Amino acid sequence: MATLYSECPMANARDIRQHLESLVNAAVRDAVAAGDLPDVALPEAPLERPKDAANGDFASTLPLRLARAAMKPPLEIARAIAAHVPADPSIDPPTVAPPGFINLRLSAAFLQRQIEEVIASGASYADLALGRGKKAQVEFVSANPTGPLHVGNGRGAAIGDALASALAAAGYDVEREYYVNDAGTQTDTFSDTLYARYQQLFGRDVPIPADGYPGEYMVELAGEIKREAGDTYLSPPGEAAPAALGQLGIRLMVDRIRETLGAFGVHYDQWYNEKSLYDAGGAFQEVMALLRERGHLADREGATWFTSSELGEDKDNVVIRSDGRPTYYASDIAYHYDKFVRRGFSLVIDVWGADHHGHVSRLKTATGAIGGNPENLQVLLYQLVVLKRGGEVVRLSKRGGEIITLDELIEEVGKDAARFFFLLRSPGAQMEFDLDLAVKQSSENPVFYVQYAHARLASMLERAREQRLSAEDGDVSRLTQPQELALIREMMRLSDVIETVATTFEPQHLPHYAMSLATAFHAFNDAFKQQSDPSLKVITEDEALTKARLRLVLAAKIALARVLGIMGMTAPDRM
RNA sequence: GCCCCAGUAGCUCAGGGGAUAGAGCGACCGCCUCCUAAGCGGUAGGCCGCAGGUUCGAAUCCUGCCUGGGGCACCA
Repeated sequence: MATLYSECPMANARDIRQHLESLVNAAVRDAVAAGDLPDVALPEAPLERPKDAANGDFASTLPLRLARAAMKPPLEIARAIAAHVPADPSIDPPTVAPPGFINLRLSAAFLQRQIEEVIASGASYADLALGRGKKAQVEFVSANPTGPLHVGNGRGAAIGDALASALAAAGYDVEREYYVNDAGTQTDTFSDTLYARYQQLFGRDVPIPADGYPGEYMVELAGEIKREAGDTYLSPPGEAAPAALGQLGIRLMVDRIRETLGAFGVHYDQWYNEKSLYDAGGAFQEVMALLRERGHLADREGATWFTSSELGEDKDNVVIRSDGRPTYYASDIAYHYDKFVRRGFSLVIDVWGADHHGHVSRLKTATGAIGGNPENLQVLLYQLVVLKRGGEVVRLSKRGGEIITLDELIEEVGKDAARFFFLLRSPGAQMEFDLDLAVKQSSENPVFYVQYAHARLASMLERAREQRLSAEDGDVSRLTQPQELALIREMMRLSDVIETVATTFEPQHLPHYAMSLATAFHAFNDAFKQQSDPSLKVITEDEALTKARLRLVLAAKIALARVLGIMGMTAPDRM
């Protein structure tokens, strides 16, 4: 089979664009040399992917950009360049279209060869070397362990985990991290609330703190501790809560969060405790000394300030309160010092809820001040989720009345559907999560559409196995139907999608791509099964054609499974 | 007051200088003697928030305004 394609050396989806650009550039040089085109400076004109497949696979807008300088109508320039594009096995002869596009269409031979590329790559299909093994860290969710995760945290989990997977596919050495806020004021409030609930179980009439956590889960947590440890944590009436109780409560909450995320399919490499920043030899002391040394700290009004206004911020910010306790901001500076300087990540992504927006700029400024490169810190903000139930909008709040936990969501709609929906929207857009709709779990749910395509691909291969048909020696040059070639084109886009996600940090391209890949498959499948001509079925009487199609089916399954995997979804063989 | 995000089909949202602006859902019309119809084909539905500007070309970039959300703590 190798000889069949030996005339097609650039047969690789990854660098076809570059190859085609070089063809166009060569054509321009030849056109100039032949006197068909004036010798003017060339503007940047990367090849585009036409929206409409009728316009080919790639298009150059060079003639449009060249028109003014060359003082010629763009269409004329397009013809001149197109005429000089050298013959190449990867493309059909170029065409031109008004007002001045040069359209390039990949050849059937090139497309067919992609099937072999996909199968040869297998599970690593569409992997890129963009990251070149550089260390990247994605920190996400990192919700305070003062309550169960809610639906909004689920959005952060889906985004962060998919982003981490996409970066790994793009060649980064990726670590997933959860930052456990176990040292701040909210932790104290949590402890006080827990102790109040705990005492209530022993008949003491104590209220929970005014700014405490009123949720029922705190009562359950106290009950759990009482069952396990009895009155071990009970101090004499009126005395403060024993520190050990708060620590135990936090530990139990973190366990619960870890379980929830596990059920969501998210697994971390590292659970990083804020507290450890303050250990002997921890990052906090070191970074404060560094800031002091560099003249970024000022003591006034009894507090210690980071003089960020000197570095372009609107104002200075307190890092150590007048009572001696560090602020959250101080923790975060130390934490990012640890990420960049101590651990040496060259790309750090923080996935935060949009309510942390005000914190972004000053953290970047601080990152620069402590020896990190702010450009390598990407803070990805996602808008909070607006829940809708029964047409009614429900705001998410850990302190408010109604909480929909992530556990409940997973229970009701499944982790695959939940993840898909969360990824579907760009992080910056407020999204509406219609619980009634999601709970339906009907065909309206696009996640089934994508997974069903995978199940169908699997069942075709299964059917072929039953009939002792192997895809091993299929000759893909038999595949010339438009639906077959369209499916290959769609498979080829995956590396582009991964590159886009890994460079723009916009995971919504993943589910959108998955849907169009599934659509291309369904069109392929249906085209053949609906027709009366049995030779058009995937599994036909023509054994050679059948084997060729099975090869395509195998490749399509690999591509679809890959994108599902990056999204953290399962790729079912049966539904 | 200042900063950030959003405003695109009835609904939820993609697209973010190029060719007739897309998808899903909803509506309407077709398609299973079946390799899963959880599917496919088709129709209807848009001054891309408003007004200027830049450009050969603007939903996309710039300016201003309107609307919704978020932020501007010795909270996190």
